[in-house]
Amino acid sequence: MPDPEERKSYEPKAIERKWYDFWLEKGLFKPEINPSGQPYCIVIPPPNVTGSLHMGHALNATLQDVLVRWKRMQGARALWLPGTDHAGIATQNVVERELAKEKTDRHQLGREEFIKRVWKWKAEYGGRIIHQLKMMGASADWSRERFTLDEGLSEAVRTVFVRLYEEGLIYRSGRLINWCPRCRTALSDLEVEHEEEEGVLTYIRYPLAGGKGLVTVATTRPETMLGDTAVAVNPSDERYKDLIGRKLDLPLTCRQIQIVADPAVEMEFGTGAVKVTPAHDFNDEEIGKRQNPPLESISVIGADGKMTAQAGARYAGLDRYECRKLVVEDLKSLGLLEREEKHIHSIGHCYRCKTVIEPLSTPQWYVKVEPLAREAIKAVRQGRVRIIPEGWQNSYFAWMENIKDWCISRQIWWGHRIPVWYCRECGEVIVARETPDKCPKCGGASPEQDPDVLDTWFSSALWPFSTLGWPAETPDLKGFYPTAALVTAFDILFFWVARMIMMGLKFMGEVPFRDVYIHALVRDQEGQKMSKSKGNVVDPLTIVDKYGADAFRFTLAAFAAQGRDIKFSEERVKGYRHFINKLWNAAKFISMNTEAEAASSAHEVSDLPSRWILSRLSQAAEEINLALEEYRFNDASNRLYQFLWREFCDWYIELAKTGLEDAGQAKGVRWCLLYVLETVLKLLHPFMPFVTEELWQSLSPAGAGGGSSIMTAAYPRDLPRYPEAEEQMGAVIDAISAVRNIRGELGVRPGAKVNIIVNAYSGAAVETLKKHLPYIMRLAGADSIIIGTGIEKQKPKKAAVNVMPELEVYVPVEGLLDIEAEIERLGKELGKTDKELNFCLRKLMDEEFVNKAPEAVVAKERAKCQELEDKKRNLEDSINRLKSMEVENG
RNA sequence: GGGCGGAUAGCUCAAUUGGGAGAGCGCAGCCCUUACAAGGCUGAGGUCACAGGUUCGAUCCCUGUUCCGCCUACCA
Repeated sequence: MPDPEERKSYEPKAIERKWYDFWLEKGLFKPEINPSGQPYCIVIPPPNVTGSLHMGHALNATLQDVLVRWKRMQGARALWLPGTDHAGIATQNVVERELAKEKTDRHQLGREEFIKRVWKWKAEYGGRIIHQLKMMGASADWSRERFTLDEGLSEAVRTVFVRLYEEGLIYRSGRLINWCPRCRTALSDLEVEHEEEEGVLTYIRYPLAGGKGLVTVATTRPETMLGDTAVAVNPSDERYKDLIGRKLDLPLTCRQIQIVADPAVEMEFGTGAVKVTPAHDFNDEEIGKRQNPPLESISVIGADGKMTAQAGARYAGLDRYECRKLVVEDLKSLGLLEREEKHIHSIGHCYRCKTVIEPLSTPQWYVKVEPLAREAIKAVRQGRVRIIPEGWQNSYFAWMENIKDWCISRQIWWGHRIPVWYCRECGEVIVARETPDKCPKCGGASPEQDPDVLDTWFSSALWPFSTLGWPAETPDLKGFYPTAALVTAFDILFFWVARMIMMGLKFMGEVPFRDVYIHALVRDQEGQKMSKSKGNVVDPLTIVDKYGADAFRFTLAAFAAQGRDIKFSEERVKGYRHFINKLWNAAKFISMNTEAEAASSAHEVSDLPSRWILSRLSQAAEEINLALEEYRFNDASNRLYQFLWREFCDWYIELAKTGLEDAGQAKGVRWCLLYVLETVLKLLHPFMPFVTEELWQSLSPAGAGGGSSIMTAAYPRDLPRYPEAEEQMGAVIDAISAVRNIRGELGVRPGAKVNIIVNAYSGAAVETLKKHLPYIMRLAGADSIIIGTGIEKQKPKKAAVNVMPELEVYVPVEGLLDIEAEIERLGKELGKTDKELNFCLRKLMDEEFVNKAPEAVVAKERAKCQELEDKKRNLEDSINRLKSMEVENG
């Protein structure tokens, strides 16, 4: 056990690893250590296997760990269930990039080999983020770690798919979907990121067939004209009314298209006539469907983003953007390009690779979400799931109420293979949990499995119950579902949280978690989102390395105010490292001054400072618990900071130095020092697990550690209060502060002793102060002190004065006092007091205020007025005295 | 286009239900007072974005304006 006395400052590196291993070895992260406690479970938002820890993970993990450590100490059967997500597209991209370096690709490798290769990659690098979470001190139960492609979870996925299919909630359709030409896969609406960009609106002339005249249409995508099958106008548009039904010669092709009417066409936009390309635009697809007969759909862009044969020989094979240029040039040379103008519009991009999305028509699987969403909305409305902070509820409802069907099939290889087979003989669609060996309809041999895999979010939607063992009815499932809280950032509220609620309700008949705590996004100092491309990423592990995990965690918690993003600043971490160092040194002082047995048992303390600090501790503990209950992590950490540094170190330890010299009190003070330290360590532990364990263990073997861990100590709550001690200490602190203030203002050297005269306004205060003279003398730096009430006559002439609500303090500073300066200082003080007093008086003279304001407020105002009047009189008094002396001297 | 959030000390941010605003860092002054200079004591610094309204009273509630974020939507 390292002895803190030997080290001047806290060195995190030396101990973090040691204690983490200790906890693991003792199995303290397992819920079984509190077998009879209330269940408390948090499932981790599974980070991508491809990922490495970023600030968002660090914040997310810290908050979860704070909660779970806190609950565990409260005796809960606490389980933080960790795991990772297979992240279909992202992981496949990573491995494909590797293959590219080897001058090969997945098609050359073949599906089976490729999958093997990804598993190999996963085995090698997939554990990185987990390792990094451990560096952060995460107390997750690693024995229960899950991966979304585990056998059990895969079974859950298949079970869900089959059941939804059987209920008609999963279906296949060939309508337009968002297609990423680079990833070569379909994407759900959510996976498309819309961004405003400046583009060009191109006006193109379409000549009327067999006659004069033309219709001009405007488009941002000229290349799609090759697939136009109509031009649409608003039926009530007078300009075009007569043209409806007429044919147009579609330029650059030998096709003719019809002018049709559709109410969705805005008359004000462009020319009021819109080209219709049902195969490449969601709106146009709708327009096409509304026509009778429906419009033909001609695909001119393929899955690779290149023009197809249908685009015509001249354009086939060209990239869509090259084709755009060529089409415009060709139109220009035909005199059919009317004009081009700048146009700002939003363009969809693939959320994984940022490639511009192409609407394409391919057969895909969909979940019919509306019936599921209805239940999920209800659950939140009824408060069965609480979203915190509440503001996010609106977004949740808005999204859920307009939800569209969810495209779940992806044309990649890494993921859950869709459990659907097609009979090669009769074309029968077979949806089953297990691979069928023959067609149940015609008996045809070895049906062919659908080549696609499921959206990664499909499996993560099941995470809260699939990780607990579902569909098997395991003890964990029974014991921990529904989980207590979900901690996540808002950016996956729809992707993940909403879908978990839907699936949880559907398959467990119960919400997956009671609380959803939405935390902030971590940004850089300028408020920019951190991203690799911007190069403004701060690596959490670098911070841990520099300042230690505890300081980092505490910083994140202190930053985690609800409803606001975090602008990360390393300066702040530095500040909290100082805080830890303060704790370290306080502990050092205490262990130097206490004995092993001091904290062994409960103790009655009689000295005022001790009773005071115990009472303050009680209050702090209460507030911290309350803050944690309400997910106010920043309030909890600030309170801890305030208590430990300002109250315990600045006041109590300084007072205790006097107490320790008093033979009668020393024992109680020693006990109190240790007890408060121990308690504050416990309060701090969820936030800074390592240093608190280290100190706990090294304190006194009999008192604290004793071989066990602070992790299993009871979290402090319901400690005794001593209101009278708090009040009495108020007077002592006021007296000391008053003297210090004078010393500071007058620049009295800290080493120089002064004489003090305290005029207290009440007998009780006099008594308290007299009883605690040694404390006042020490902390105020006095070598003599006179205390009394109404000691007018003893008021020294040549003295600085400080007037407090319940007492006034005189410090004769012979030789040190610049009378002129002191008069000025007091004058300034008087001015301030006067101003306040006037404000206060005016208020009280206002009849309406006195009549209408609550009595308590008026009374408070009266008392304040009284106080200010006293203060004013005293200040005037002092000034006059100094002035008269000036005359004497002069 | 719709919706949400933010504007408070030089900087980063707080402020349980309307009663003259707090912290950390930074800054200034004095100190190596043996737990801690990663420290101690003291201090300066704010028309709470702008304009109205409700109220005895508004940083807080209402309306509008400006400036920033974000989410969402099929105006080609």
